[in-house]
Amino acid sequence: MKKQVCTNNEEFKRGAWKPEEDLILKRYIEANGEGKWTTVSKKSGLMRSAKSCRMRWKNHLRPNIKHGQISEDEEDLIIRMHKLLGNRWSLIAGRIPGRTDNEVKNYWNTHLSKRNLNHQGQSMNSVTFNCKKRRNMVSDTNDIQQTLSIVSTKEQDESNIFNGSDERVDAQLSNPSSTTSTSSGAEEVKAVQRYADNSAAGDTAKIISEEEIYSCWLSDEPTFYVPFVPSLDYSILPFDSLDNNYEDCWTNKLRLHDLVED
DNA sequence: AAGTCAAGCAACCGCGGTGAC
DNA sequence: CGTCACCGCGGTTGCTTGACT
Repeated sequence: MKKQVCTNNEEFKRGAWKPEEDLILKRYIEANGEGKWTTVSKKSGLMRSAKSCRMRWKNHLRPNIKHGQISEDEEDLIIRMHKLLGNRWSLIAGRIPGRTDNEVKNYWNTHLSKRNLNHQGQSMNSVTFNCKKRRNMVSDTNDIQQTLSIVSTKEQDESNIFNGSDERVDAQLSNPSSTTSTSSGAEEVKAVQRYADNSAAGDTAKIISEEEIYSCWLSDEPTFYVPFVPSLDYSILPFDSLDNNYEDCWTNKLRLHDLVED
C-alpha cells in the first residue's frame, strides 16, 4: 500500500481556498468532468494537491450542496442514523440531501455528541466493557451467557460507563425509538437473557418482542454498531465474520427504521 | 480596546479498498 | 499475483470568529 504523496519536488499550496481558486476548479471540472484528481491538480494550474481539489469540490463546490444551518428534521435524521450506523458519516450524509459527510461529522462533534453524551449519562442504558471479552461473544449462547454475566456485573456495580483501554467496546443496550427510551438497562438485559435461554432451548422463534428486538444493540467500537437482533440475518455471528455481511445487515436495519431510500 | 477562551468549521492526514497494469 | 496510483473515509488539527472579562 502506497500512500499518496507528492513525488516530485513541487510544493502544493495549502490552507483556505480563495474565491478565484474555487472558480478555476469549478470551471475545470465543468469542462472536463469529475474524477482524475491528480490530472485536475496538475492541469488546472491550481498548485493544490489532488486530495485538496477533490475535497474542495466534494464539500463546497459540487452542485446541490446545501449550506447553512441544519434543520430540525435533518438533525433528527442524523441522530437516528448515528444511532444505527455509528460514525459512518458518508453513509449518514448520503441520506441527507445536500449535506456532506464532513458537515455531518462536524455538526455531530460540535452540537450533538455532547448532548448525546449527557443523555447517555442520564439514561443508564449504556454499558461498556472490554473488547477482548466482547470479541466473538455473540457466536453462541455460552458466549451470550458470558456477556450477560459481564453486563449484569456492571449493572450491579451501578457503573454504566467506565473508560477502559483503547480496545474497548460499548455494549449499548439503547433504544433507537424514543417511545421506549425509558426502559431500563436491566429490562434490556432481561430481554437478552430470554433470548439466550430460548436459544439454548433451540427455540429462536418466540424469543423477544419486536419492541425489545429494536432495543438491543451491541457495538464493537464507538464507530461500529452491530445489531444484536435474532430476527436479522448475520445477527448472531462471530464478530469477524460480520465483515463480509454487514452491508446487507445495515440495509436490513435501515429498512426496519424506514431509512432506505430505494 | 486588548487579551483570553471556546465553539465552529474547513482543511489536512493517515490509512484501507480497489482497479489497472 | 504483486505493485502502484487513485480514491474515499474517518479522525484530527488548526484557523477564524464571537463572547466574555
